[in-house]
Amino acid sequence: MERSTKQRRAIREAFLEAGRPLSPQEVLSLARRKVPSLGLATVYRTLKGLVEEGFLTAVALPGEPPRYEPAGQGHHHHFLCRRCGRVYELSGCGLKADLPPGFQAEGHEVTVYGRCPECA
Amino acid sequence: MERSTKQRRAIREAFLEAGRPLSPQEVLSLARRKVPSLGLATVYRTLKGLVEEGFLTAVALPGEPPRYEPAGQGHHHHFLCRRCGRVYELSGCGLKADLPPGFQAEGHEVTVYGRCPECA
DNA sequence: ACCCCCATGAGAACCTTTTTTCATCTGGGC
DNA sequence: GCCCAGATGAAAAAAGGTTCTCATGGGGGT
Repeated sequence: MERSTKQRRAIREAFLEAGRPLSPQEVLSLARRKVPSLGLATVYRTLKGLVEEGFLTAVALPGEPPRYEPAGQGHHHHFLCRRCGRVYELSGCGLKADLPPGFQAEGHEVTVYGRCPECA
Repeated sequence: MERSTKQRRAIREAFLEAGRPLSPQEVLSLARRKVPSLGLATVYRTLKGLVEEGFLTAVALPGEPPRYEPAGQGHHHHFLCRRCGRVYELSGCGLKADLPPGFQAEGHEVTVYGRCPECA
């Protein structure tokens, strides 16, 4: 993953233009607008490379395939639209964890479910 | 899923004795202590039946296979031990969601990661 | 502009989880 | 105790998602 190819550029731009976490399939659909011949294998290879070089991070959601989002955005959570399946980023964190004795917290994830503005 | 078989009883008891959400594999291991011949297919069939009859509910966690827990426990969240992979239930909910305009929340899930008392 | 090596695309292969198949077993009504 | 529909176990198959294979294409250094 070193050369600057049109595929790789299209994938990078897909994230910048979408402004929300994307699944590999979503990346494929969006990037194909610019590179119609794009293959799924290239998407996976490129996502892996972009994570390794620190441009993206993986986002795991309950019962969902992974999404990817630009790295370095600080602590935040996610919103999953139950109708269209799109994921959005929520700023901030209103969580106040209260653990039983003996448990040590190292991190947490919050997923809010509902309808996004387009599906409401 | 109507008869009371020793397999079904063993699976039900596994949940009552474990006191925490279990994955299908964990159910298999625990219930085999009482019914060593138990097969994985029976675990899946029985879990499905127990969910339908309202004894269990499925618990989805980010990047993890589903767990199952006794139903009707009210709103709560989960703790996933990063070392042993066991899931525990956390009582209460310290979340204060703050959504952007246009988003409608219907529910949420919180997963706390860390070390359980046995692995700390 | 040339050329080498990395990147790509298509499909096969893979991995993990879950479901199905089917012959055999068994709970429970009679 | 008999009997049969429902339950079981083992193995195969299915379902999703991800990675690999390999012949071809195309960056980018020279």
